[in-house]
Amino acid sequence: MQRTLLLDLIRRGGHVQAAELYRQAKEKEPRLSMSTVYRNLQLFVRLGIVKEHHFDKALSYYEAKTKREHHHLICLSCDRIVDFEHPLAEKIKEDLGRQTGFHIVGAKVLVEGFCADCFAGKERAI
Amino acid sequence: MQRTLLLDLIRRGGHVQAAELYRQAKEKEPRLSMSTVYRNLQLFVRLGIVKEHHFDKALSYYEAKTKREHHHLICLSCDRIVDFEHPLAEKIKEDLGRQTGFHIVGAKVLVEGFCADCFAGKERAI
DNA sequence: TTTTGTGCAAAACCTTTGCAAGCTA
DNA sequence: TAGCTTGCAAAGGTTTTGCACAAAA
Repeated sequence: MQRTLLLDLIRRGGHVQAAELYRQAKEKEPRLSMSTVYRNLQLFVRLGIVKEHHFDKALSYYEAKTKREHHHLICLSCDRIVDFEHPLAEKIKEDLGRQTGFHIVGAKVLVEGFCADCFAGKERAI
Repeated sequence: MQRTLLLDLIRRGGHVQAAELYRQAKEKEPRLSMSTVYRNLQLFVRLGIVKEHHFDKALSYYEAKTKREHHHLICLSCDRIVDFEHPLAEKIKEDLGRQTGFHIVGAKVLVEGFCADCFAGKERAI
């Protein structure tokens, strides 16, 4: 079944785009089609076992749901994504709920920068 | 000139999508085309006078650049967007830079929830 | 005249959907 | 048989691009 393969790959993969997931899965299941990838991604998200992110791009990234809420640090040069937890994110949510009257559901913190490798390369390039 | 009209509308508009900006601008300039909208949006972003956001969707939103860095609270029901500033966002950036070796450029905090109006409606709907 | 801005149509890109075929129970 | 799951092709929505024309410098 394609579905279990796809979920396995997401669980191994970290934060993966549909096209990359398709590429990986197609190595094992050459008859796989893109619609199967998207249909199963929709299903996983609906079931709550996979989270969809956008990381401030038009593209969608998919990540297996983890026990603990976490946020993301992305390298603007190589797109490497690092997960992190930070207690202050919770504090921001509380403060905002109080100040705005919103019923807060969640927060996504996206920190952007250059990883050490890319930053070294970047300095040389200047 | 279409360009100045577009920039004016963005400055008035808050956080606007390309399609909505097109709709608004077309009222005043009926011959306006979508390519002009996108081309000028690209230009504004390249010049740094407009910021592009995605708010965890595939769509792009455009916002005139403000003096102070701020973040966004979005209503998951009506898409209303509220700007906010929070000192802790700065703290998170500092901590992460130290812990990860990344050269941090910025952070985008997106808080999601239901505004008071929608939450009231939501409760009734249950 | 040279440069810049624009409209139109087509293309590109990512994602969704209809339908028929295949698989599983 | 009935119900999932899939592949294929087509369509959808957003954004970009080529080209020719118009406007401005």
